[in-house]
Amino acid sequence: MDRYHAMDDADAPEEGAGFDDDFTPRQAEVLEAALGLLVEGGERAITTAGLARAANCSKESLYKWFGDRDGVLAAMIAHQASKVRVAVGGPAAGRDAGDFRADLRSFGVDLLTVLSGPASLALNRLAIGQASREGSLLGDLLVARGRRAVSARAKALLEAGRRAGHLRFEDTQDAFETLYGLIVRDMHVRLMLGEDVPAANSERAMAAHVTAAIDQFYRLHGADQPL
Amino acid sequence: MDRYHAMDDADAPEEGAGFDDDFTPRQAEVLEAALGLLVEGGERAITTAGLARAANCSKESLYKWFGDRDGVLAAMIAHQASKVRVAVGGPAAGRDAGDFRADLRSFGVDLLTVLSGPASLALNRLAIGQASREGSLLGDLLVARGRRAVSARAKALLEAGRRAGHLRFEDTQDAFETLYGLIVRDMHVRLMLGEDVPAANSERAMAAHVTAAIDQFYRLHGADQPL
DNA sequence: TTGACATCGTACCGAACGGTACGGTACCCA
DNA sequence: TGGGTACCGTACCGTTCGGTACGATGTCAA
Repeated sequence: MDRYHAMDDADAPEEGAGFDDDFTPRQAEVLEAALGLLVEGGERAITTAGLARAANCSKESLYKWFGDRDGVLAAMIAHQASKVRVAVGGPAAGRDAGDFRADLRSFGVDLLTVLSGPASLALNRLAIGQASREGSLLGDLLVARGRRAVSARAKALLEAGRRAGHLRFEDTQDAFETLYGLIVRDMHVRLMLGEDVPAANSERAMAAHVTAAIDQFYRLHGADQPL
Repeated sequence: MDRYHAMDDADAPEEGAGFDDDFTPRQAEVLEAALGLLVEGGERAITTAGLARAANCSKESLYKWFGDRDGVLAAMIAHQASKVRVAVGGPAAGRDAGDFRADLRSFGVDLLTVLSGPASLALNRLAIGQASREGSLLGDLLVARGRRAVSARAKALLEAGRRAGHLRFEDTQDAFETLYGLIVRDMHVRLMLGEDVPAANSERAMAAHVTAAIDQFYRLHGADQPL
């Protein structure tokens, strides 16, 4: 299974630190099987009978553990999001300008790697497909659990850069969103639409694009730029 | 039936009035009703019986016109995309810098207005949801028909700006994607996830954000910027 | 008038799916 | 040893939905 290398939500213990403690190992196995079905065949591929067969469990257990089919979908997102954490780069104290820029590039490549991964794409497609249905909080759940982590790591990085005198900006959130836009552009949507996006295919192409995007970001927020 | 996924857009849109190339007025009516169902209830709301009832037509006619249910979905996208013929603003040679910047802002506001519209969101959700299914070209169709128009208008605008000496860039496509990223950021995905995006809510907030984004774009590609 | 044609409304069918119930089995603890 | 618990596999049920068939209605042209 390709699992994301993830981004650690360094400090956000606020919103209930509910991690995968919520699921027993057996349940986590079932959710992994469900993810496999989702990645391969989309939401319609997750039927209660099909999941039970794929995971070698009984339908009765599915309903006992997750309530109903929607509960399975929500649990999938919660479970996957709980795995999204990664060791943030080193403490990064006293790093020079080149090191910091490399940190930013590393973040960008990680970001694109995650977004273009099949599991991430499948889960985002799932949440988007459910967004139209009333009262489905899958989208909120995905945003809260997954995106929050990325945002936290990025903002910590940006503020570290500002403290170290590498960057200059007023609003951290706004700077992050600018960085996100420069890196991701509309790649995410195109990937979700099933399009082939060259800049997200190879590691090399991704690195090249991210380097250019970081250069652009420095032209907007580098400390050495004229006001 | 195979008459919908004609992706052969030869980019020869000699358009006059809005026309629904491939569909009779009655069929267009039905597709409008289908769009209504889609916007309100998502893909699951489009059932053959439900659509027949909503459009006051018979199921038999649906199958005769569109082949099967997937044909209806494809026809919806083709039909909607055919209405997206954007009136590209006149070349407007001889405009000064302020006018051109206003043109860019106008493009940005139009872009966000379209992307945040309920019909656009519903169709994009539909295409993304179908992207996982094998052999569905809805995504390609949406990209080819809808995005092409936006891209064409933007690139024409950018090149006009370069000719007039307002902008400086090498690759038009790359400049457009940068502009797109600065304006849209990840708003599109968040909107599709059902999140509330303040910057896309009111006309005023949209205009404010677009103005800032255009300013950023000028810092990257304005002709008066230092190299 | 008559007949060809297109469309509507309804009825029908088979398959798939969500959800429930039941018997069988392994494990744990007294 | 025996009872309790958790789980599996399968069978079952009611509903929904895609797709088809058929009779009824309206229109147009000869």
